[in-house]
Amino acid sequence: MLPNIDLNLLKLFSSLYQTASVSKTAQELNLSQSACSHALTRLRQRLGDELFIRIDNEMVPSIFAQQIAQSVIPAMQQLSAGLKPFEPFNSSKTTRFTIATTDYTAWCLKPLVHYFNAHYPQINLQLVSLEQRTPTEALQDGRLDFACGFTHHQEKNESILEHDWFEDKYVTAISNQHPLAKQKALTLDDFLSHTHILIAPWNETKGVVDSMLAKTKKSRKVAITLPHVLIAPYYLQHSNHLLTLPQAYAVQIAELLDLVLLDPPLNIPNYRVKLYLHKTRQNDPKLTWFVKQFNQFITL
DNA sequence: TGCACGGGGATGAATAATTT
DNA sequence: AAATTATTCATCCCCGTGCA
Repeated sequence: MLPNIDLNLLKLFSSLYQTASVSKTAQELNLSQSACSHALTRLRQRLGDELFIRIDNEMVPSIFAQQIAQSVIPAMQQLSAGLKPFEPFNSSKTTRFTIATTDYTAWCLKPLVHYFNAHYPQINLQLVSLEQRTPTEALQDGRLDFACGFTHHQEKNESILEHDWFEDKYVTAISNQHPLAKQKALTLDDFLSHTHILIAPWNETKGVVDSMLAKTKKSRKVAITLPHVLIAPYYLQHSNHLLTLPQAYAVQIAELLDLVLLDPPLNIPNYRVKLYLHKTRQNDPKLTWFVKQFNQFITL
């Protein structure tokens, strides 16, 4: 157990041992000579030894001071070496960033990944599967650097920091062979009288559409539940199901699969795609560098 | 959460003692 | 005579503690 000693006194000891002068030590530590002498007095009291004896105008260490110097001085050096601030992130060094994504957010990230590849060839982006909505532990211990997910409401997680990327609305897609395909707009009755495909990335039994319907005590019939956004539209071909999905992807896939896109006949909050990181790592130069590039990218 | 309190450290001035 | 260390005194500030 350490004796109750002020670390500043050990700094003084270390300096005095090397300079053998109270005045020089005072200069080194930015203290007045008086304060330095006071401090030496306190250290003498704490350690019960004279420590330094003035001989021929020089502060000569006592035998006890010589003994403790062997541990104290290397320890102080180790401390000051260990207390160095963060080294800034070097983007020309080979570095891997691990980002957890859903299939859909991985699709969204495509331009960002290309941006990084073009500007920072040494950076390796590893996208891995987002196993839970907010993988707090993995973000904290470094298995993940970021998670890219989407949500409809403000997060309440205390330990997670989030960066907004973009916001987008939902559309309802149907096959162009569907009986409703000729209509300009969907009514709520249309919506409720047909079967649906639910996208549940985390094996939920309800989606945002179901919770919005529940607010007016209504429900829809879910015929198929799928874990991924990207494959879901393929299930609309040759079927009479409805699929409510992110507009950004829907408009791209609609032409390829001959789909018709309509506005859902109820209020569905927009989803927001966000980048998540753990608060304990928010000052990690690696992560702050990435966030800076990320912010530059999204303002393009 | 805000507050007063006290301990302890730092400061500057003044001074004594010692060395060079 | 100049430089250096040690000491005393008054004062300021910070921080931990206990209390409301």
